[in-house]
Amino acid sequence: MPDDLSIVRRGPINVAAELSATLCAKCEARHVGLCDALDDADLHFLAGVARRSTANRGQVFITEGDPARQFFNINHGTAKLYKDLPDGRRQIIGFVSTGDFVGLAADKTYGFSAEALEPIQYCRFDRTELRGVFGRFPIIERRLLDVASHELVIAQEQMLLLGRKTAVERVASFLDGWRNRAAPCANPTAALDLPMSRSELADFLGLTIETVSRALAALRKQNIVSIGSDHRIAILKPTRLTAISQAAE
Amino acid sequence: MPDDLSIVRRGPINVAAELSATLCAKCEARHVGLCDALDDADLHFLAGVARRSTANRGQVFITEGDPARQFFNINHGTAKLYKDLPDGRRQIIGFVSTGDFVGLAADKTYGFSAEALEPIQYCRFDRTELRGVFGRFPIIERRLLDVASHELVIAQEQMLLLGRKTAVERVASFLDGWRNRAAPCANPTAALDLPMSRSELADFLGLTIETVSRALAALRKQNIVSIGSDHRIAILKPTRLTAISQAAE
DNA sequence: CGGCCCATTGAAAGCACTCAATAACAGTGG
DNA sequence: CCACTGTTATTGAGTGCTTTCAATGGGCCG
Repeated sequence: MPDDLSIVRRGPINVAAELSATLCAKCEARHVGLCDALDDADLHFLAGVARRSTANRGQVFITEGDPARQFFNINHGTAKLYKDLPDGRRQIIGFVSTGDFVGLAADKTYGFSAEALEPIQYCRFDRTELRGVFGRFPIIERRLLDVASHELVIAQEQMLLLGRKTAVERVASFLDGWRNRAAPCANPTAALDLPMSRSELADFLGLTIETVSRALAALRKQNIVSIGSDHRIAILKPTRLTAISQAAE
Repeated sequence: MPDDLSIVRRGPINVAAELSATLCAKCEARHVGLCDALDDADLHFLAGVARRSTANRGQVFITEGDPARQFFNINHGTAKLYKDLPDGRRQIIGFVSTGDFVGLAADKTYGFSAEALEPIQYCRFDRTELRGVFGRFPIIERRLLDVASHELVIAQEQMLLLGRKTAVERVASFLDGWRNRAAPCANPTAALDLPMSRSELADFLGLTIETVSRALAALRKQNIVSIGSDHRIAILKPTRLTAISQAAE
C-alpha cells in the first residue's frame, strides 16, 4: 500500500511509485497546484516520495511547535490553519482546499496547527526527500516559489483586513474572496457552500461569532446576500459586495 | 557607471559586471540575505543583473498596482511596505532593512507600496533576468524559497497580532521582535534605535498613534521600557516584555 | 525666539466585545 | 415520522477597549 512506510521509495521506478503514480494520475488535485507542474511521465518521481493520508473532521494533522518534517498537499476537502495564544485566543491564518500546498511557512518547527473542517485526503512529503526531487525537477522548486509568493500576497491582504477594516468590510471581503476562490468562473450570484462555522469565520476575521452574525445580518438587510441553512450563502449583489470589501464608498 | 541603464549586461564577464562585483564585494549586505548565497567568484553573475540605486527619506520606490518588473535587495537603511484603502486607512505590512529582499510577494503587479524611512541604498533586479540566473545558480532560487517561507512565518505571526492581541501586547510584540531582529546577540537591555515614527508604528500594529503612545506609557509605568528622545527605547525587563508579547500570563 | 511637527495626555464617543436569552438546526432514538 | 437534545446561530442589552476629538508639551530648525 502506498501508505506503508516500509516500502522502498528510492529509485526512479518501483512498485510503490507505480501505484502512487496511478493514484496521482487519478487524483482530484492532478491538475492544480504542485502536481500540475509535471507531466504524467514525471509524476512517478513525485509519486515516489508521496504518502497518501486522510483526516476526519476535527482531526489535527499539523501541530504548532512540532518539528517540521513534512510538507502536505490537499487532494480533497478543506482544512483550517491556525495559531493559538496561551489563554485560548485563536487566529485562523488560512483555509486550504483541493490543490493547496501546506507547510512552506515553517522554520524548524511548524508555526501553525492544521485541522480538517471535513473529511479530507492529502499527500505527505518528507521535506528532505522533496528537496532531493528539486535537483531533478527544478520546475517543482519554481512552482513552490510561486506558491509561496502568492501566499504572501494573500497574507498581506489579510493583514490589511485585520489591521484596518471594519467588521462588515471583513465579512464582505471574506465572501468576495471565497467566491473568487471556490468558483471564479461560475455565476457570481450562485449559492456558496461554506465549510466553516461562524466560530471559525470569526477566528479567521479577528472578530467574535456575534459580530460576524451581525455583519451578515447587515448585509442581508441590504439584500446584498441571502443566508440559507447549512452554511449556504448566496451573493445577490456581487458588485456591491466587492465595493464594500474594498471600502470603495 | 553601474547605474547606467545602457550598459551591456549579458555575458559572464564584462566591465559593468566587474564594477558591480567590486561594489557587491564591498556591499554592506554582502554577507546577509540573497548575496550571501554566492561566493565571491560567482558574485559576478548576480552583479551583472543588479542595478544600484538610492532613495531619500519619504521617497516611494515601489507603488502598489504598478507592473511588478523588478525585485529589490536593501543594502543599507530601512523602508516600510504598506497597503492603502481608498479612504486613507493604511496598513504597513512590514519593515525591511539591510539584507532584506523585497518584491517576492507580487503577482503581475505589486501588491504593496514601499517608502524609505531614511536614506537607503538598494539593488534592483529585473525579474526575468533574475529568473535567468536561477538556471545557473539554483542556490539562489533555493535561497529565495527560504526567504519567502520565512516571510510567511512572519506574516502569520503578524496576523495573530492584528487579529487577536491587545494594544499593549502588540506594542510589546513589536519591541520584542525588533530587538531580536536588530540586535539578536547584543545585550537585550541596550537601547533600540527605531527608525519609524509613532504614526508608522500605529499603521504597522493596526492602532492609532494615541493608542501606541498610551501602550508605551503603560509599559514605561511598569518600568519595562524606558522611552528616550529621538526614537530611542531601552528595554529594562526583556523577560517581562516577552511574556506580555506572548500573552503568557 | 518663534514656528512647526511630533508625541503625550485627557475627555468623550463608537464599534466591537461580553453576557444572556432565544431561535434554528442536525443528529438521535423512540 | 416526529419528538428530543445538544450544538450552532441569531438577537438584545450593557460594558469596555480603542478611537476620535481636543489641548498641551517637547524637540528641532530656521
